[in-house]
Amino acid sequence: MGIVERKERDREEMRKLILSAAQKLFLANGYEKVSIRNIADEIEYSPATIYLYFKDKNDLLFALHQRGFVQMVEEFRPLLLISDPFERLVEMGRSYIRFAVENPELFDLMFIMNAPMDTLEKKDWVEGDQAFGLLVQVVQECMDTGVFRKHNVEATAMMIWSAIHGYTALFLRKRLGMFPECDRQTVMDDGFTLFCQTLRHGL
Amino acid sequence: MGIVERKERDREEMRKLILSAAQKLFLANGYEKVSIRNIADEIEYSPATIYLYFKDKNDLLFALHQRGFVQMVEEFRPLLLISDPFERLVEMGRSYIRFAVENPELFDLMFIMNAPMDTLEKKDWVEGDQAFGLLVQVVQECMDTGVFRKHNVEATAMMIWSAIHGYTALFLRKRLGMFPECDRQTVMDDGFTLFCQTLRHGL
DNA sequence: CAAACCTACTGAACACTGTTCAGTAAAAAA
DNA sequence: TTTTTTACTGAACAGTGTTCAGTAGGTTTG
Repeated sequence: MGIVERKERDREEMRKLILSAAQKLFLANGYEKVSIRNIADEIEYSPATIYLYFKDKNDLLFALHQRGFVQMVEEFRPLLLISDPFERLVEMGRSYIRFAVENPELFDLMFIMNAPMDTLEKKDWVEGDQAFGLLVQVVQECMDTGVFRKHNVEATAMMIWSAIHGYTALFLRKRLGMFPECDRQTVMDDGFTLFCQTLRHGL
Repeated sequence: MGIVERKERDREEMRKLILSAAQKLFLANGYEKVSIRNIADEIEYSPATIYLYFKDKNDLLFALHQRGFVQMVEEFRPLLLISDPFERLVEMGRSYIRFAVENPELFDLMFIMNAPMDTLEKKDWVEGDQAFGLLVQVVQECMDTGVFRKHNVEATAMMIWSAIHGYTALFLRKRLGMFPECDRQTVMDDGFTLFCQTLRHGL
């Protein structure tokens, strides 16, 4: 009796169809300018149909948010091969910033927007945990190999994440108006380099 | 002929009335849940009236955003009396975080939300420039007195701002789910302390 | 003082939004 | 073949930001 299995497959495919259409529209026009009706039009179904596959708009956004993490982990995977832990840490930071610049809408959804986190609320944030785990691990190695002094690992990881995230958050939300437009990305890169130096020798 | 002056005063007062009502509602319910109609109801005028005083909703949000900066500068003023530049820098950072935690909605509007920056676009961001200027100044003093090595001042100031901003941005947008709720603020404070140490001696 | 003008304001509308639900046609099970 | 289940939709609801013709009342002019 393969019917229920086929139905399940169909259902999963419909979810993917919706998500792909949504992603396409979101990345093209920004999250604020895409409505459920737009997505429905794109896949040539009624708006109500989308609600058979997603609880509400936030649920849909959360699914895209998860996709974003899959993509990000994919891009980070090669970095895990770098043997020197500090060098690996630096490259992870650089990739974080690059990911934000190259996929601004997706990054926004993953780390800045409120919407996807509202669906979570109580439950815990598996993707976040995993990604943060990667960072904690590399920081731990830096301490083990004597690159960093021994501190609370999680607090240290948190400090590094925040420092790097700060650039991206200010950049994406247009708070770098004090720098000429053309310089903004350079400012971020230079700032990051300076931060890496500071980690090793202080300011 | 004081009539035109009185009209001007009336007009200014109406703007204040609208802004105060808006601020009250926004701080109570969050920006996403307050509509122009809600604000109009609060001041017992028609919604259309608000458009005689503000171009659109973003314009109104931008006015509140400016108010936020006035309030923030007010809270920062006493810190400028601290003579030791590094100590002053540390206290400024601590105040930034405190301001974010104590006025989450306002801080969000000032440093995270898209809406108020959309009205700016071309023009430059005076409030941001000023606030950043304060930071640049204290960093410069830290370099002059030999607390920091000499680097590009603006890049250094930017690095420090980003590092501190990162905590607030992740905290306010609920990306600290990997820590138990009760610890989140401690994590921020400990992280900040660690960052200050790192600035002086490296990690 | 009366007539003209101007200004502040409003009701109603427009084109949207997310979301729900009764109803329908087709597929699956009996 | 009949019954049941499933997938889908049109239409509606209650809300949003925004615009605009129309009006009442204060201000200026003849």
